[in-house]
Amino acid sequence: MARGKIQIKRIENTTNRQVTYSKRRNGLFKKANELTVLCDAKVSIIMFSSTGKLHEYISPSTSTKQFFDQYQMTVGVDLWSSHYENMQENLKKLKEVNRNLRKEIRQRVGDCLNDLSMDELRLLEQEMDNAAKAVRERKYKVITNQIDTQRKKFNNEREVHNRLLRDLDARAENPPYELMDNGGEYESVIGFSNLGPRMFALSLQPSHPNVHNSGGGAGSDLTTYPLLF
Amino acid sequence: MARGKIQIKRIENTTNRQVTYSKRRNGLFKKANELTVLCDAKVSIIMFSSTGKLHEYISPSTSTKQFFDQYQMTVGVDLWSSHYENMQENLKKLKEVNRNLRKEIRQRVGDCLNDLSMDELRLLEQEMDNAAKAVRERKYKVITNQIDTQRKKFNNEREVHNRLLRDLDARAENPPYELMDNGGEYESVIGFSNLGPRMFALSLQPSHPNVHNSGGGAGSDLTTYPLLF
DNA sequence: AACTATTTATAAGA
DNA sequence: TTCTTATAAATAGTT
Repeated sequence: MARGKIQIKRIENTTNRQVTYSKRRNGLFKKANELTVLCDAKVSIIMFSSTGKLHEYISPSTSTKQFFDQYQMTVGVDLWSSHYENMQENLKKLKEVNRNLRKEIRQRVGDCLNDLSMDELRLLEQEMDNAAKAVRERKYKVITNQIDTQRKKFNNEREVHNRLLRDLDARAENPPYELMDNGGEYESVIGFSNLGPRMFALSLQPSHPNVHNSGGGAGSDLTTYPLLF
Repeated sequence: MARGKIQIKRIENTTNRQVTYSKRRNGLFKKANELTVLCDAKVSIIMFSSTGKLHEYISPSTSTKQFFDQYQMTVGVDLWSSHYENMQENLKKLKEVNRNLRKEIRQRVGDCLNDLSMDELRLLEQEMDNAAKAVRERKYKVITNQIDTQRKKFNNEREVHNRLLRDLDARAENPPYELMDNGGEYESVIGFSNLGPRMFALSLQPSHPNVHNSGGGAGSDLTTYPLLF
């Protein structure tokens, strides 16, 4: 439309074609926008270039979705229906998959074995054995970890306890002046405080410091402390 | 754009507005078509006038539906979803259920045991043992059935075979006239046919008619028939 | 709907 | 891509 008239037919030169596409696209969108403003209309333009690129114009205060909806309402054709069917199909397939998964689980639990062939049974049995082994190993590992944690915890607490006892013991052997310098009526009390800690220090030594908890029946996990007096 | 410049703002005069809408709409569609041809593009224009009237341009060899589909594909947004939230919800739930089922199967195969608690592991182990037992029982039953069927089949065939032998034997003892009335040179042949059947009838008796196949090592499942001559 | 003066779009070139 | 510009095309206002 300038510098010479052109024929309205496909531009063979790729570069030219793309340049023209870009220019005219802008022109089209500008016109669309003018139309929107001047005539209070709503316009939607969607275009795909020959290379598949998408460009879109849409009047302000609208959305493509609204356009689609209004279009369908006006034309009276439900363009969604095919998608609906697609979804339905999808749903059906998923349900089928689901059914099969459930069946497999039932077989792995020992039900519904009747329609399995000999070979399938053999395979299933082997898998089951392997799985059971894996579960047992895992269980063993968990138990081991638990025991280990417990032991560490206990050892720690015993350590703290022993330190406290030692401190108390030392203090009893070097009593502060106030306690030593009191009336006879307090003698027995001092005597007790002189004996008590040592007694506890002895009585609270674990009877089997390095016992490995063998997890017997109803027994406690804790090392026992027999009373020594 | 002619006979005077205009401001790009809403035309208040209704008639003018409608006239302009009509004129510019044609212009827009013409431009769209030129673009389609010149640049080998695909264009869709949908517009609603201020009175709600719909007008649409679409490049030849396309459909609005195709545009919708391609648009969504390209933009990557599912404009249908709001229409089918229920279904989508359903689909999502099914997928979730599916995921869980797969996980359960994986656990029953011995994978993914790490996020199971001790109690869960114990339960799983017990279930697995029960299941394995069920599978073994089922396998045993299938084997028993197969053996049984085989034996019945074999017994049946032996029966038929024996009957055939008896028939042949009987015929040989009462030979038809033609065979008895021939030259000496055929004597030996007749004699053989007189002896053979009986011999086979004896030699093919099973040596242990009621053997229970104990399935030892590389042994055959079939009862053996020692040659008796 | 047709006309036409004028504006706008744009093809080709830089 | 953007700018330039000669020219084609579109169109506002009128009939």
